[in-house]
Amino acid sequence: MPELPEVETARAVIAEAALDREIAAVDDSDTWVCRPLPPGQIAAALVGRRLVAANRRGKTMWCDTSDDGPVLSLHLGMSGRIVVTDPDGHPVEGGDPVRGLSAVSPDRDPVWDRFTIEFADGGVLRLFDKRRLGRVGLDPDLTRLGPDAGQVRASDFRVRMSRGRAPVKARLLDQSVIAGVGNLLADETLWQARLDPHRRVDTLDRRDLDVLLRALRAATKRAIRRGGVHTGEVIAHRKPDGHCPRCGSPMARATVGGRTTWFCPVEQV
DNA sequence: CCATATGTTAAAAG
DNA sequence: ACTTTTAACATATG
Repeated sequence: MPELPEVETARAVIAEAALDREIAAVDDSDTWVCRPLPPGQIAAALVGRRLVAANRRGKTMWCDTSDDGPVLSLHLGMSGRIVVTDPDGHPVEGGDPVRGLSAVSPDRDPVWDRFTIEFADGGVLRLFDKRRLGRVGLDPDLTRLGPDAGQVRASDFRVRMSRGRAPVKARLLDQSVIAGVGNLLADETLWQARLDPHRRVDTLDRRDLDVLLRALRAATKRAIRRGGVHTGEVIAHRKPDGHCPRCGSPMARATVGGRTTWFCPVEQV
């Protein structure tokens, strides 16, 4: 489920529940998720230290470590979640208040744990990721990430968004332009802004770009507050026979930016 | 078996 | 050379 809002929730969970706890052991044996580092390298870097801060830009998280240790980077990929447990093994859930993982969820099956930190107090932090597209590493390179979608300034947004002639949705999804927007948040934002996902960025005027940024900020804040991008107004209508929740027109499906795209062909122009 | 999936990125195409 | 699109990645699910 991870787009910017879900990642922010995961970051907040780490910040509130995983900091300043001594790390006793680390399982970094999944060489796909932890590539290209060899097994044991992340463990060697973390054991004996503590996480001291949890940061995020777009969908990338990183944690500073004590004693001038290296930075731990975490990316949830397409299906990753962060679970932190207290010393009694009880999960400290942030995240989706409606559909959050529960202690008895089948999603708890450890076969899908791709990376685990065991704290000296008995609790753990783990990356749970069925699809295995998440990534864990050390000292991440953030230079190829644009400014966070929730913090980018209007003037910067306009310049970055309007360069070139890609479809506006493809540009929203480009993490080097704006970091954090995924497929669902892009559809929600464009629907709120009443912009056709196909619109080439060079056809957007300043008014369009300001409307788009307002929609992006609102959709992002709302998704964080309500527990995820799937709580967006139009998301439930992204399906065959779905209808625009504003005007009732049948939703249209297309591929834009390489991703399945749903939009209202009447209102989004 | 086929299609689809909330992400990233190397390779190909333009 | 730079920008944009496609394909592939690993895995689960309908």
